[in-house]
Amino acid sequence: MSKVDFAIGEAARQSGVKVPTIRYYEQIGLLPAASRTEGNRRLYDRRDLDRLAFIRHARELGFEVDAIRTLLSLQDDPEQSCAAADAIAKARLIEVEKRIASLNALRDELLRMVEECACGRVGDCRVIETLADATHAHGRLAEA
Amino acid sequence: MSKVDFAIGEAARQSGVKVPTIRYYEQIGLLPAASRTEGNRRLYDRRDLDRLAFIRHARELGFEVDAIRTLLSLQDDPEQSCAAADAIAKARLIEVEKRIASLNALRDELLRMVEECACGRVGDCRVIETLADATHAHGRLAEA
DNA sequence: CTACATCCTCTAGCGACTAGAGGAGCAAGA
DNA sequence: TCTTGCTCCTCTAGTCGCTAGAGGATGTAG
Repeated sequence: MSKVDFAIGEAARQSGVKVPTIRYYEQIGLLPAASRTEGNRRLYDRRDLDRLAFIRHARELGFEVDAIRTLLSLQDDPEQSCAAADAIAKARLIEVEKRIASLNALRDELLRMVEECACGRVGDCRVIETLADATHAHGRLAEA
Repeated sequence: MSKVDFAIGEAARQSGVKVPTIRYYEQIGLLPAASRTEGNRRLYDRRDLDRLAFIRHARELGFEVDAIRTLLSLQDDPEQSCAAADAIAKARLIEVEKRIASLNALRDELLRMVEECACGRVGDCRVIETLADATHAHGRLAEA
């Protein structure tokens, strides 16, 4: 029972997290179960909004829910060493850099495809031809 | 009934697409239903392998299954204009470029976070602090 | 004949939501 | 007071592109 409380819709507006997503976060335990009104509606206070904003920002940076769970528990205990937080962020950074590298390779190949496409018959199409060309190492698939 | 036929495991080895994935592709209609032996085992010929390689390559480039469906149907009709294929590839290129741009922004923010982290107490941690900082526009979430 | 590999179908699970059904609560105007 | 219309509730199922596993049939080598 805090001084200022918000309904879920207002919390969504202020945090930038959608209503069903907030409920989902509660369900998976990323948010503590909200207090309720007599009419069973969820109530959120400033602290909840901060937590939601934290989650949203972390998700924007691509942290997985499990990582966010850890980061949140670290945040709740400011005397702890932040080595764990640092490790999580560094791991994410490495992931992102790998991803960028592989997307750059992708971009180059796509660029070659569309540049060489004279846009005539499919039979002469470089796009189709490139895709059909099997002279590629068996690498793993691009995720997105 | 083609001259040379392969079992699904062999097809998987040659195409670089895993066995359950091949069955999955058949199920969703990306591959035509394979012919069968008397004992109900799937049989694949050269053409099927080519198709599988095509799909694999397209997936590596991040094309969605629906786009691949279109690309395959274009490939099957070489007299058609390849404008559609070109459009699909160009759309994908634009997606990839957007993705790279947003990942670069991500990388910069992550880099700043980990560089400024003195790795002391969580209370002073830049990683946690940056995440908690709500001075961010409400953009949409990063997908990976 | 017996291992053992490979194959079959079917169902369920992954992550992080999103969509929709079906119903209840609540504030404001007529 | 009633009614309109918005917000809220729970619950289930769907998204995408697979992947994992159960439980059983078939094929092959020794």
